[in-house]
Amino acid sequence: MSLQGVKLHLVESMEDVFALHEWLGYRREHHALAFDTETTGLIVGRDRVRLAQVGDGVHGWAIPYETWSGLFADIVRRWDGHWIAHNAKFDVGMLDHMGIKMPRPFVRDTRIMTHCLTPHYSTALKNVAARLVDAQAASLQTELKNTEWTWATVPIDYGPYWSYAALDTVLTYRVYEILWPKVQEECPDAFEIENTVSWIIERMERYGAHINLAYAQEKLGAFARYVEESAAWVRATYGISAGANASVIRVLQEAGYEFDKQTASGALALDKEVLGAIDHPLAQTVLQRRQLQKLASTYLGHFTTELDADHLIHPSINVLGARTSRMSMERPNLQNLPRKSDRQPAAETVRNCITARPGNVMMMCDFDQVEMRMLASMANEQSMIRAFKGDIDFFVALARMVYGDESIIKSDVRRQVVKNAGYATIYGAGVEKFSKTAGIPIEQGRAVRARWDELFPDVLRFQRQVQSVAVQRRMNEGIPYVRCPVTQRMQVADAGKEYVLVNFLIQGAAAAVFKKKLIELDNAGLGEWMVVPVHDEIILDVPREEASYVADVLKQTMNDDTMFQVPLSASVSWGDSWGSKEEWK
DNA sequence: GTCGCTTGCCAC
DNA sequence: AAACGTGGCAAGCGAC
Repeated sequence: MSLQGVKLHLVESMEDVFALHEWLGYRREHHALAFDTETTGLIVGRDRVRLAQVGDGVHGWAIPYETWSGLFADIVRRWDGHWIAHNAKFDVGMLDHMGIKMPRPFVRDTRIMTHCLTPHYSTALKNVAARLVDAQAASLQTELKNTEWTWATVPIDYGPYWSYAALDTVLTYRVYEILWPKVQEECPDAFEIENTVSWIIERMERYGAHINLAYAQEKLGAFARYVEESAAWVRATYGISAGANASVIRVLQEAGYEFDKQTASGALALDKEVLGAIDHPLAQTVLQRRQLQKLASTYLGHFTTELDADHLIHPSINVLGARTSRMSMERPNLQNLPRKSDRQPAAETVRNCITARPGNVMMMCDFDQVEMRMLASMANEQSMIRAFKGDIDFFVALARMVYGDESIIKSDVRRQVVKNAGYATIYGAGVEKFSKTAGIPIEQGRAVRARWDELFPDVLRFQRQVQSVAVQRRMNEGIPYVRCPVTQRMQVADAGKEYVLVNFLIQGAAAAVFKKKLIELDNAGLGEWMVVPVHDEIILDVPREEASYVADVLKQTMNDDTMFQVPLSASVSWGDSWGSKEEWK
């Protein structure tokens, strides 16, 4: 298939409008129409639509939005088939902001299709089209190179601009024709989940997270002051910059400290582990300064500068951010806000900044050990499944088995060791890494691991099975992959690293379960109050009078003993801010 | 000035 | 035989 014969149009006159309508009339007997937008930038809610395009496998039409917005709205109103777009959430969000409601249940995303079918390939439209439609697609312009123009200023009638924009709908449509049958055959559930979740996520992005601005500003000021003053002190005292690791190391070496830990590229490392072990005012100041700088720059800075008139921030969420099908988030990433810890008490201020809107309460619901449950279920490991069904804490139960000591309780250090062993299994860590994480001598680590394998033989069998299936497929089909038991979606490893597939399967299954639950929660009416998804946790900002209904739905939905051989369990907490820890009973 | 690399660090 | 996974983001620094 090539791109010869493609016809691209820019709507400039009434004749063009008639021609477009004529084409649409002919299209009506088909079931789908591709669409796309060109915008002034990439931020939904800030940037605006400049061009709206529609097309099929042959024709692509670019409609200047300002001049002909009524035309595009009219097409949307009258088209009763499906809509196809690549990364549809972006265009639907942009159009929503311009006052055009795309019929979301009828919108299908080709980017989701490629991610479901071939998660190991680039999902960028140009690359997908080059692979599936025409190799030349890859070399088509994607940037405004060698011009003074930006996406906001390039003239609408500049040929390369509008024609490539129109072409994108042609490419999208052809990709759709190729991928849709494959999706139906291979992994219809995976597509349905991702596509449905994309609209739930779009709504979260629009709803936004509410910031206590005064509090955030006050804390940011205090942290920034410390960062500044400590840097001044370091410069005055040692004549170096507090942020320049090489200089800090040099001063500490002159003071008699020795360094041996190395970075990936072989330089001397100066990370928090190294600094924490050095009892010297410079080391302690650099460490403290780094921590507060992190809080100020990475978190509080965004909170105080990127909020709208209602004190809301609107992060961008990528529904298929990770190769495992986990979501990711940016501007800012609210999935990695620091948790309160003994080591860093100041960290709790960050979650305290995310507060309920006036009259609302924050509600947080997270799965308990969902990845361990996926492991137990996929491996069909009865000892673990029994432990999950029992009344005592899962890791206490395991620790009692591993150490053969029924007196072990939750605070016993051996529980943490066994917990580390569990996550080492999930991540594919070796004995060395596991021992280091658990903080035990390597011989002890080896013994725990051996005992673990003895107690949970089906886990070991599962690990070996996954790996050998993937290696087999690499030899036979060229791709080392296994399929998610929940969605049938592929998980693909880099060749020679097939062991990671155990992790991908577990992480991917947990992500799929979480997404299915998001759909259930949305169906129960909670979608309008969801703020942030955090892998196995959902954060909501709920009107006070709805709180008890929401808590009921959360508990009903997230506690589930029908999906797997192990029950899924979840707990609900609530309060004024995300940092609140009070359990909802 | 911008860009890309390195280093470090936050979460699940 | 052995192999800790997935992300986003900021600061420093050299290269252009």
